[in-house]
Amino acid sequence: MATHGQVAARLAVDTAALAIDKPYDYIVPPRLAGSVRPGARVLVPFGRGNRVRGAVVLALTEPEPGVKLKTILALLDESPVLDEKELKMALWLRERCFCTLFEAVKAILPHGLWFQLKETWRLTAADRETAYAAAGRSTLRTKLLDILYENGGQATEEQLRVATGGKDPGTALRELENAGVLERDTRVNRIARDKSIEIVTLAVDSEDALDFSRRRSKIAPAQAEAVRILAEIGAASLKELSYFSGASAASIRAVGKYGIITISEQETYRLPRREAAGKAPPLELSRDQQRAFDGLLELLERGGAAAALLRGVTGSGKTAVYIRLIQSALDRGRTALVLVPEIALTPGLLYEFARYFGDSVAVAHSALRTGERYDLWKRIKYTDEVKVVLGTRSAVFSPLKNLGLIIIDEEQEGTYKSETSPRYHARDVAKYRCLASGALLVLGSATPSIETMYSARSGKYSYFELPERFNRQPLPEVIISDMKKELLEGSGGTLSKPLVSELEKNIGAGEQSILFINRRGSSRLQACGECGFVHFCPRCSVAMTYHSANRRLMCHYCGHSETLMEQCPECGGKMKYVGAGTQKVEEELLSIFPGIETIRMDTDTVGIEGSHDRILKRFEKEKIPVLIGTQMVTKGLDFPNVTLVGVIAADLSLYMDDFRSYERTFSLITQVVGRAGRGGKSGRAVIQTFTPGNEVIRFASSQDYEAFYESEIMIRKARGLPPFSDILTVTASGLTEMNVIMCCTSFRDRLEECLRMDYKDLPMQILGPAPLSVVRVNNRFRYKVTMLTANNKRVRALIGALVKEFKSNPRFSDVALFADTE
DNA sequence: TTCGATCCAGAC
DNA sequence: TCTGGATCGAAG
Repeated sequence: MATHGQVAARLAVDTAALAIDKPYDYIVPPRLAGSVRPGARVLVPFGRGNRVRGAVVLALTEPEPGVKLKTILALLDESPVLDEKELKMALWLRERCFCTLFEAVKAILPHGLWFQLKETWRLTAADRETAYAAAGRSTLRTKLLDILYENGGQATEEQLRVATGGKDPGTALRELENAGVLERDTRVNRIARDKSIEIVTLAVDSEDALDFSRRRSKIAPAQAEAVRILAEIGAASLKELSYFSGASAASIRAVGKYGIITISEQETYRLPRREAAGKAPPLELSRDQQRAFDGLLELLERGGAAAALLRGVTGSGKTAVYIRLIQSALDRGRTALVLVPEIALTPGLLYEFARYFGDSVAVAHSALRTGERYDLWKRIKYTDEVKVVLGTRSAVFSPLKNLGLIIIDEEQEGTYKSETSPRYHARDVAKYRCLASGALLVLGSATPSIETMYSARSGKYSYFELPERFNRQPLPEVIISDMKKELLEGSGGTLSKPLVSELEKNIGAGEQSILFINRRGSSRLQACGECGFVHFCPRCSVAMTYHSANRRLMCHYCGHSETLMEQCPECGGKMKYVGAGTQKVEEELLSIFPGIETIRMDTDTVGIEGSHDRILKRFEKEKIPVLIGTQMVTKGLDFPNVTLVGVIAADLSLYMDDFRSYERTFSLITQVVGRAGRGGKSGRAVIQTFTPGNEVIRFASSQDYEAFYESEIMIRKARGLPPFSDILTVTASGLTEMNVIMCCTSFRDRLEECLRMDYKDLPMQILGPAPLSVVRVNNRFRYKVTMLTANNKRVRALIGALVKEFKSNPRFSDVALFADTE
């Protein structure tokens, strides 16, 4: 098909499979020549069935002589949606994250920009006889024709699939298509539409308009009023004009026929609601803040990419340094990106940013609606309004031009790592973008990840510290409560004696307390009081947990729910509730302090009561004595009246099969202890633990990051863990446990073979196959092989190639496989 | 992953 | 002889 002089385009096609992911070349039809440019999206026929698929133009090329190419069907974007830098970033993401090119492109662009492709089948046969003759004796083909005739001649493939009882109608439909009785249409629907408003403007001068409005014979009083308002202000949106004049939109439009007004469409952006924030006073920095700021400013001014760690204990005033630094970047005509672990948990930061940056700051997080997110993307890309973006993980892809600064707050948080493909870490993407734009990367944290601190110590990152609490407040007094002793002394409850007595003091003094449960959700199980039977999720290898909200047993992993059990299905004994969820703690609290008011914050209540925000506002305003919550209560809260913090089960997250569990536990406890005593009053913290001698808990309670780091880095070094190696994993999942294990074992064997042959020089320690901590989810068994190695191009190429090889191996066709970095 | 080509067993 | 399921290999 290709002849000399034609233009071809190299495309990333929306192919589902990793195994066939590579750039594909297509002919650019003459009518699209010139408008098909790199970064623009197109529709192409793909595969044997020529299914219509979306694709992104990577580059223009010349078609190779003698190679048959298909032709691009349509152009989706007038101007490219990805610039050269972003295209490069997509290629980088694919190489780093073992994902397809198209997945990488999708991560960079907002969901609302995409198109939904819907395939519909339409009858084209002259009459029923011809159609049914083409169906022959096939029951499936006949059935499909029946459905199409019943449905008025057309149906979507999905409708047909449902109607034929789940049997794949694909082949039969294509046979009918070839017989000439059916046709396939692909409809392309935008997921988010461009929003526009109607603007009414005066078409004559205001004197004439006023004259006209006085001649009431022609128009109604409300219409006259609308014209009068317009004569005064010149232009208004149709909606507002209608509101202020009392004339309906239709009647205002009707005035158009007299030629005194014109109505035009103007593109507008959906903006999320935002509370008004007053102007902020100029920032005064403390001596420590100033020192950190000066150092960071120097890095910023120097241009070229640099990375710095800003360590500041809770309450040391990192935010002020951030704001001054952003101001400096803006002063130099550059833009800034600020990432936070979760927007809902940082309302204070949002407010401060609004005060200092007004409308030039935009907030990007997962709670934005598709349309809002899409409009925000357009505002950032196509206007100069937005100079600062504050957002969560995916905001790292915001298309800010002239990026000068990226700040990642609480950089050690796990939420920066994506758990779906592309499995990127926002920190790595930020590093990449800073390198590409010559921007400064600032990692901020009270408890930096061990890797980051190591980089700072070894001089790879610059290092700045904010050593003390801003107002020179003393750290909270910490009481470590030995739960083993409690148990021996016969009090088997979840609240220890020291905690209860501290709570009593606080309640008596009218001060507030926070109880923190180091566990996700409200884990309370039903177990048999006699034989100990525990009810497990039928699809996952975890116990069902009790939820008071709907009085059902639910699975946290797959969402399966069941009614409560009265009797044990094994022995008929009476079922009891066990476990230390937020609900249990609340009940116990109420039995000790009858009538006391409490408020719970966990996945359960946040869903019902609205947002974190509302719960926290209630807690603060109504001075509710005790807040009980999970992870959500640990961050960003700053309540002057909270003087007591209780950690119910400090060791729960400590003994997990994850090398970062010490780091996480330390960070969590350090943060939660820091919640106490942030006003003028001094605070106390009670930490309940079964292992009071544990170093991590001791370091956390004395807020001694240095000591924790020293001890942890020794462990990491001895075990060859990051930062002394990089960890790659290959995870397999499938319905038959045996196959999943076999796939992993065989992967390991194959990898070892490669290491003996062509990759002799690669340092690599292979661990596993090992089950994930929850081995079965939604009936799928999950195992992984872990590799301690150096995460470089060559290693990634090897692992990527092996994953592809195994994906296309028919022996493991029922096993899903993916590679990831930790 | 998806689709069409090809082959084969069994129904008609 | 036709249909439907299984298997294989390629996708521009």
